[in-house]
Amino acid sequence: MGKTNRPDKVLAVLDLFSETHPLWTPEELMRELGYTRPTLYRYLKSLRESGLLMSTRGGQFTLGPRVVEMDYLSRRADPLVAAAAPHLARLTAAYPCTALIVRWYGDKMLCVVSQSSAPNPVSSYPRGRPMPMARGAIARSIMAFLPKQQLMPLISRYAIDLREVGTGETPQDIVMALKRIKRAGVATAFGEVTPGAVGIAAPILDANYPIASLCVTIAGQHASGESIDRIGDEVRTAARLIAADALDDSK
Amino acid sequence: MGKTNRPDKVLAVLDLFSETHPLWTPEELMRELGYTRPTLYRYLKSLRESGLLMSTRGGQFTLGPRVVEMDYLSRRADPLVAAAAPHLARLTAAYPCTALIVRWYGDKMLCVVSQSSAPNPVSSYPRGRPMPMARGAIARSIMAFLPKQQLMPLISRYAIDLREVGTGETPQDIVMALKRIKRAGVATAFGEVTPGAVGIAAPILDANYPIASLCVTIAGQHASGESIDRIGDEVRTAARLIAADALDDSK
DNA sequence: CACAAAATCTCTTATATTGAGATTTTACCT
DNA sequence: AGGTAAAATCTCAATATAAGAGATTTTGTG
Repeated sequence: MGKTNRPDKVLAVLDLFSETHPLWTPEELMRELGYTRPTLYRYLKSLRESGLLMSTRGGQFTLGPRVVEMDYLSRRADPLVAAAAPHLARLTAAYPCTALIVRWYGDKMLCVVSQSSAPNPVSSYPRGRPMPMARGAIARSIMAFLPKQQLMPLISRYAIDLREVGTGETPQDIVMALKRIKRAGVATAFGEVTPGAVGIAAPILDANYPIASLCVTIAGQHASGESIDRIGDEVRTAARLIAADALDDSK
Repeated sequence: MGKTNRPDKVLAVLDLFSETHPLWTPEELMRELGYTRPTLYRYLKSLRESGLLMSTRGGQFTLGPRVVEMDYLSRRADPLVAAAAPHLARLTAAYPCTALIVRWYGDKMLCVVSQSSAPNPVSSYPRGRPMPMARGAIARSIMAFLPKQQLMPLISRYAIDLREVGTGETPQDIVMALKRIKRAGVATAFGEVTPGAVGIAAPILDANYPIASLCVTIAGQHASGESIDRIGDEVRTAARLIAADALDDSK
């Protein structure tokens, strides 16, 4: 339990690079990770040679070219990205909105592709942006289709968020609310992730299991109750088509 | 020489994932890398737990969510990307073109950000796309500003490409041609990377050393000799401004 | 060109890694 | 569901590999 093998210690270096701290000096890394000097430099050598890290002038380290390249490969290999593209184009042409696909990875949700037509998008959802696990239409559209075994731990883990956005007070309430969403096939949220933005999301199912979600985000003032219903229908249909397309033969 | 430590063997797994082979089964990996079964599974466990790989239904492996997330971080932390954005917007507004920034990593060149305004872009240059090392305006705009010590090995390495695109027959010819480009501050290429596309590129210099290139790509029929000159001036100027902006204090 | 800081090297001790085969778990098919 | 084949994980002794202290080289800078 908590075995400490070397590759994991090398990879642990990568985990330190974050939005607020994208540049690290070897000294800082030594202090933060508790590695000795020669050890750290050995690790950095491996990571630099693989291209995952690079050093800047000034002796600091940042994420390297391999990261950029691998994301490109990952994007091109993702059948969901390919299948979704025309639907995102169609939806953004029809409404002043942002349309995006968010993949569900069990312990995190990330946008994998997005397109926008609103002149000043209410919010930006570029590829790679982490999304909240229990807030917003995307999260609920996925949770609604999870098997109970996976759902319950999530509910207790994010109880605070779920209560705050009004999904329900008790676990039972929440399960009931998610059942309704499952029946409807779409989830809607008003300003839960971004104030003023309405989110309308439908899950993308692989053998009845939610692997991702298609979401349309639109400014509150552009969205009447009726138009939300209409967009909801379109989103649900598009999500089905994307699933059929992406998961057909290529798996 | 060629020392074989474990982290490198773990990271070697990542190198197999390519555009033509983005999915691997454990069996294939074992055969390709020559690792034994338990060893490979131990490596895969590390890589999956770190999120660099994920397994699909069907027991195959692909690049995982961490790749997507790290690219997002890398993009947001890149001062060049931030500094370039307004200039790419301006250039694409002024001409029906694709404007892009390509970073130079010593042994490879990758697009790090691009924007397009042409209705049917002659070619696509998304982030992460590898660019040829010795063809096209981008390559030459960078080579022209490399110190001789780094330039000469490149010239002999890519002699065939350089001759084919008419940069020069002998190393001396090539050095002369690059000297002219250095004096002009811009490089131009006609259909070298993409048939029918004109590329106009200027280096982005950090302390006189080329770290990237700004390129405008435009369809051949939209580009007269005169407009190419005008665009060249704009590109050169924009590249200087981007360099000043990006490399000021944030280094 | 000299100085200080940063990065790398050397060598021994201690430790993590390896791989064959057994064992458990998972996935699939009727 | 239930049984079977395939896939993934575990065990343990032998062995190769990594860690660390301190010396040494390299790099960057005035």
